[in-house]
Amino acid sequence: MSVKKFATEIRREQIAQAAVELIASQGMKGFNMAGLARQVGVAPSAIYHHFKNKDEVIEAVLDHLQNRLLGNVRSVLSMTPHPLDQLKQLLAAHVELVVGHSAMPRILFSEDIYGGKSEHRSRLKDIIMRYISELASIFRQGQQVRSIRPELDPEALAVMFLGLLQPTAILWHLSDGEFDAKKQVEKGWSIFAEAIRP
Amino acid sequence: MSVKKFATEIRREQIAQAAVELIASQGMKGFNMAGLARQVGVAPSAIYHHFKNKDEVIEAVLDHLQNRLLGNVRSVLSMTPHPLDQLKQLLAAHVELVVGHSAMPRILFSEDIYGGKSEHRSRLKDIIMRYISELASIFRQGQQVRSIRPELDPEALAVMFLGLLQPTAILWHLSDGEFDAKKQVEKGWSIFAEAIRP
DNA sequence: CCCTCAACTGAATGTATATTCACATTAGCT
DNA sequence: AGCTAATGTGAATATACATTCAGTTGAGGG
Repeated sequence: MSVKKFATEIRREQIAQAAVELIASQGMKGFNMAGLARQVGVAPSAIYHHFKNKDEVIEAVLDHLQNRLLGNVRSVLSMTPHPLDQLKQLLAAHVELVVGHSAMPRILFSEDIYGGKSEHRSRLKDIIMRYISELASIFRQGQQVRSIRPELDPEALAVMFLGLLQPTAILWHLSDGEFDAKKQVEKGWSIFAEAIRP
Repeated sequence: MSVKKFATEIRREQIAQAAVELIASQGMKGFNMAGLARQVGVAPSAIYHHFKNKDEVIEAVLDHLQNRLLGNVRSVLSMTPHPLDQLKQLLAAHVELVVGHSAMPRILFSEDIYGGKSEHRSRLKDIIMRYISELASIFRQGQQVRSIRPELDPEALAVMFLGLLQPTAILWHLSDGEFDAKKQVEKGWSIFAEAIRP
C-alpha cells in the first residue's frame, strides 16, 4: 500500500487539526480514535506513535482552542483603540467562532472535559480564566478612559460579557441554527453597553 | 435473597429519582445502568421491567428537570407581585438549584443530550424555550407596570437573564465551588436591573 | 542504491457498557 | 394456603471503544 509518511512533528499538527474538526462536526461524543485515524488517513494504531493516548490528543485540542481565543483578542486589540469598540468586535468574533466552527462550545459543554479527568478540567478552567482576565483588562482600560463607569468590577463585567454569548450559543445549537444568534447578541450588547456607560 | 418488590409505578419514580441524584453527583459520564441499579438496590436487568431502555430513563430525568424549573417559577410568582422582585428571586432560586443540586447544569452541558439523540435535544430545547417564555412574560408584565423600559424585547431580555447565571455556573463548577457564584450573580443582576429600568 | 529507523499496519486484547433471556421469587387476590 | 402475574436475578450476548504489539514499509542519509 502506498502510504505517505510524515515526520511526527507534522503528523501531530495534522492529527490535532483533524481532532478539532471532528469535534466541531460530531461533538465529543462522536470523537474516537478510529474516527480520528480515518480523518487523518492512517490506521488507529498510528496515532499512538505521535500521542501517548487520547487524553494527550485532547490536550492538543485544548491548546488549539486557547490559541484561537487569545488570537481573537490580540487581533481585535490591534484593530481599534476604543475599549468599547474592542468589546463589540470581540463579541462579534466570538459569535463567528461559535456559529461558524462549533468546536468551542462542544468542548466546553462536554462532560469528557467538564466532568472528566481533573487535568482537563483545570486546563479548561485556565483557558477560561485567562480569557476573562484579558476581557477584564479591556474593561479596566475602558474605565481609565472614562468610557465605562468606574465603580463596576471589571472581572464581574467580564463574566457578564461571556453571558451575553453563552445561552445564545446553546439556543443556536439546540435549534440547529434556527435561532438568530447574531441578533440576540446585538440586542444584548446594546443593553449591556448602555448599562456600563458612565 | 429477601428482595422487596414494588409496583412499577413506585419503582419508576424511585429509579427516576435515583437517576437524578446519580447525575447530580457523577455527571452524565458516570451515569450507567449498572450504577443506577446499584443506587436503587436492584439488579441491572430489573430496570428494564420499568423502562424500555436508558433513553427512557433520561426522558424521565428531563421531565423531573422541567418540573423543578417551572416549579421554581410558579413558587416565585406567588411570593411577590413585583416583576423585578420576581426576577431577582428567580435568579436566587436558580443559583440555589445549580449550586445545591447540580443535576441541571450537568445535564445541560452533557453531550449525551446536547449532541445525542435528536429526541432528547428537542426535549431539552422545549424545556429551555418554555422557561424563556415564562421569563419573557415576567418581563412583559414589568413593562406593563412601567418598571421596565417598553422598547426592549422581552425574549431577548429572558435570554440575557439566563446569561447572568450560566457562565457563573460553569466557573463555579470548574473551580470546585471556589468561585463565588452568589456574589457574581448579584453584581450582574444589579447592573442588569438598572439597565432595564425606564 | 541500499540500509536503517521512524512511521505505519492489521490483528489481538481488554474493558466498559447496554440489553436480553431463561428462570426464580414475591405480593396479593380468592 | 395456593395460584398467578408482576417483579426480580444472574449469566450470556453484543457492541463500541482504547490500547498494544509483532511485524511491514517507505524516506532520506551514507
